[in-house]
Amino acid sequence: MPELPEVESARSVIAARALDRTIEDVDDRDSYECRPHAPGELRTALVGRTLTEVHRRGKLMWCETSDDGPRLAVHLGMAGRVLVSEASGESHGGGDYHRNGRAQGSSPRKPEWDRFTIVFADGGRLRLFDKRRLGRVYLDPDVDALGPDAGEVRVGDFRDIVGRSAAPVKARIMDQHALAGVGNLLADEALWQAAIDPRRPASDLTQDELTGLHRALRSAIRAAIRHGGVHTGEIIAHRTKGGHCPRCGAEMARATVGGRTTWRCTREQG
DNA sequence: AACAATGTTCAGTC
DNA sequence: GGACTGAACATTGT
Repeated sequence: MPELPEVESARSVIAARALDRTIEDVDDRDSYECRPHAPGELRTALVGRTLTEVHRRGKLMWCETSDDGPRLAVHLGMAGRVLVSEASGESHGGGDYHRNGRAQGSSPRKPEWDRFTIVFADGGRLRLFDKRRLGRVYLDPDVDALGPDAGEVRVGDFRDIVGRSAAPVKARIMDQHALAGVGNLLADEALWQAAIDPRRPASDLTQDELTGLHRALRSAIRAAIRHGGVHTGEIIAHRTKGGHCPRCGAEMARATVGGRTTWRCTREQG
């Protein structure tokens, strides 16, 4: 997915363009994307209302709805994008999380990749466009199951939360119950920026290292939001066999940490 | 054709 | 209860 920065971009598009428009119709027929709801349930819950506010915590975003309606949760999964269009057909949002925006040779946009659509009375639409189909739209999310947002957590809380666990530090910062919003690429980027071995037990880190990791993470999140996504991180292009650390030139090494492919600089990160 | 992929979740095990 | 592994989920791209 889209990680925290991509979700924040999607949230801001909704905030700017999708609020206060009357919902005329909803296509919720994709029963996997709309799990656990049956087809028609989301439609019934939403038609006639408006989205009044949009919020985000980590990678989860949700909208408040008018007339005391339910909260509409949207999770982008591995490849989801939110697109909001105007009555004119002009479209906003998106972002291609694969291929650095390069054009792919085949099928840039199949209609069936629109997994969920809200049709506004003015003719515009809000669509969840999701090639991988691991995104999700559902009602009344359990927001409190998530830890504090990784972009907003204060350094003291961050040190407490991360330093408390004996899990590898990368697994710990990616645990959405502990800290919300950090995905695989953001974790590799922040750990590389902070020069910390992702395999080290989080509880072995010094207070200074935790402070440095907190700073690196916030900086990586801000940079990614500014530049259009986590794939713009400085280390991301070097996460490949034969890759070298752009800071010291040492080889990058691949491992599995917390069940995810992990790349680190062999000199600066162990 | 096999494998990896920026996501979550759940079962089994130590 | 924690933490790890592996699988599953659905699909695309290499």
